[in-house]
Amino acid sequence: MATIEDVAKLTGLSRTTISRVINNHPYVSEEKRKLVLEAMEKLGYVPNSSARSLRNQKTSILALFIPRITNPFFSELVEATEIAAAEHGYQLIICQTRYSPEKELNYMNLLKTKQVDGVILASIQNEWKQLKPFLQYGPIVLCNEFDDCANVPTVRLDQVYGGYIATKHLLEQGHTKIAYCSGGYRSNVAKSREIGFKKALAEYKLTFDERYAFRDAFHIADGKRVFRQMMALSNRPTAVFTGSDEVAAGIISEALACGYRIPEHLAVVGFDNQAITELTNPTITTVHQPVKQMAQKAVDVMIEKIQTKKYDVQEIYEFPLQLIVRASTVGSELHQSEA
Amino acid sequence: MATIEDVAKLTGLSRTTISRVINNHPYVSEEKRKLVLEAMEKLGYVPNSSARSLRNQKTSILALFIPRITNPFFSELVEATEIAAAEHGYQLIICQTRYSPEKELNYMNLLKTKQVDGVILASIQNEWKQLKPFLQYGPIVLCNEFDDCANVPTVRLDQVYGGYIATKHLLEQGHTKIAYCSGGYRSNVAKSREIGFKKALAEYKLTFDERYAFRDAFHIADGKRVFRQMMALSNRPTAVFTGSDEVAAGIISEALACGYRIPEHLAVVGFDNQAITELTNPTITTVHQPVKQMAQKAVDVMIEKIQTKKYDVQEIYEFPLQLIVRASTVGSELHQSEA
DNA sequence: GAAACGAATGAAATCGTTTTCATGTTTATA
DNA sequence: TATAAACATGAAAACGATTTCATTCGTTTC
Repeated sequence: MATIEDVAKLTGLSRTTISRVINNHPYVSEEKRKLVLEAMEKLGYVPNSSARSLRNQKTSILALFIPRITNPFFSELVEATEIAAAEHGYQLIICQTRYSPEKELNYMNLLKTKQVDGVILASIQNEWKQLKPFLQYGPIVLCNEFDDCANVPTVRLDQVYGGYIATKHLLEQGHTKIAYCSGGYRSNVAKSREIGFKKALAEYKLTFDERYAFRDAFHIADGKRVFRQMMALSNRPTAVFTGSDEVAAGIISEALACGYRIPEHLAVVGFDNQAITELTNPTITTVHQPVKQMAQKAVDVMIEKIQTKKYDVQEIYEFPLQLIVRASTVGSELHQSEA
Repeated sequence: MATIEDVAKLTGLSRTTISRVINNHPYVSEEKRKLVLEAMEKLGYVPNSSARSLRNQKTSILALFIPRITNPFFSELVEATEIAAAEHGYQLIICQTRYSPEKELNYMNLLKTKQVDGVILASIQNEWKQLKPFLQYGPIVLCNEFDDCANVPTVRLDQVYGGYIATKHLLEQGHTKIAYCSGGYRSNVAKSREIGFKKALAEYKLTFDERYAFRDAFHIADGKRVFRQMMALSNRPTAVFTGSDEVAAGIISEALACGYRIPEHLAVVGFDNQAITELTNPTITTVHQPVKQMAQKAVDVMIEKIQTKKYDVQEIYEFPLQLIVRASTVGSELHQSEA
């Protein structure tokens, strides 16, 4: 492998001058610049990134923390983040915490060992006080997930509003017995949606019924299970709010398989506006999350923090959520367009 | 940030000894070892990975090339690859080529600049002769996608067989007018499936009808479009082979929306055995691909190549495909179990 | 009791860049 | 025309680790 020294030798110039050419610094004569470029071409020279990283104290790599990538919401987030990072000349390392606090802390060492320039947390498995000490090693940006205690930039969506509009929509259809599904107790995203859910209920003078709450629903299979659990209740709900389209699809699938009709017997609202919402029959009413914009903003903010080196500032960037009404909640009437 | 020098100063020892402790080298007295570990703890010292990479000529990072991660097949591949890499102490950089040869070549420079120790290609956008020169900079392992010209380790599935069993299944149901769907002309995966498709037809003395071929179907929306195109044909097919469950789901969804019945009016077979195959009604007959095993093997082979430094050996590791019969091809009869 | 060996440690070179500082050469300015 | 300013270049230090080679000391071995 050719090094800068080889280029220097071949051209008869110093390493300094070669470096100047590489980095487009001024004060290199046009003649020498040509010479250097030719030599680099001839030797197939390309700068070694480890050496650059060491010298520049910067790797041009970001880490993105997610629980698991096969959740389509996170796939979409990763896709958008990778594209945004690439536009800024950054590479993206994927860290799947698999909902494990230990794995999360372990991946955090990427920041401490300077293997990455910054960490974007799209999910959080530890208390913030466990994570906070890592801030001394580099920037952390929260994206999607959030924590009020965290004194770092946060790009988020108004999940309280999301839970609210979805639930209000069900209430407006005349439902009073509404079940609640979410994925995980730890996530503030889930907690916020629950607050919005309760807020909507309260406006209709209804109280939250714990027997209608299912907080361990992540996948399609969980949706199927939840449906069976709901139907086993003495006072069955007539509608259900879910934290993901996958769970909603699972519920619908199981309901149809059991001979129920959607939304007549059970109205279902999903979350995320994934592709499957248009696939199932009936199609799924859901809440659209502007994932691309969120990811793009998170990367932009991250780059800025890397440059300014001020990591411990709590800035909140919030994007709007939007209810998409489809057939799983409103029967055969005409649906609202998707905007 | 504390460096090894700081630890040396605090303990009154040399950098050499500290390094020995870090790397578990012999010839360090237990007394000094304790001393060093305490000092490292006290200073919060952790080795700088750029410095290590430079000195050791090794980054402990792998790059995984995929077209886009939101394709569930690739999500699954990334998930499994990341887990396998982590088990070996490697990080994973995601490279989405977005079907662009230029982007692919650009990402290839990660190998040349030594930012990664190896590249796993799960999709190929260039001719092998474009890629081959990068072999001098580090190992390339093919995983899922393949190329007969490529003199590198290849972990693959028998796609000819996959196309064959899926098609044969349709033929066995009595179909003679079978349409063919795939994603992309460039992929050898798609080409192989087509060979298997034709082979099955040939066994039944049928010939391939180009009017039944749709080679630009990737997403759900493409499936919907393809269905409409098929129905516009003068001599409509009664069955269709697709290269992905998403496309199959799109076809089924559109068919149902247009008032057709599956499989009575159209039998549909998908590929990948994604979660949606169990969601749609009818459920989708498909071909299961052992993605986890494939990813695991690819990482294992990669690690071995990194160690042995012999990159240009063509070794082929092949995993079996399996037909999963569901309702989209066999009506209401009892289905074969999933094994 | 000298030679040989193994254990424990450190000085300095090395990995491949970038940057600081110094120096020499032009060109512009008063 | 002296002099400041701009341009062009290079030597050497720095980034933070690991490794090679010496060196010292204690223990066997014959």
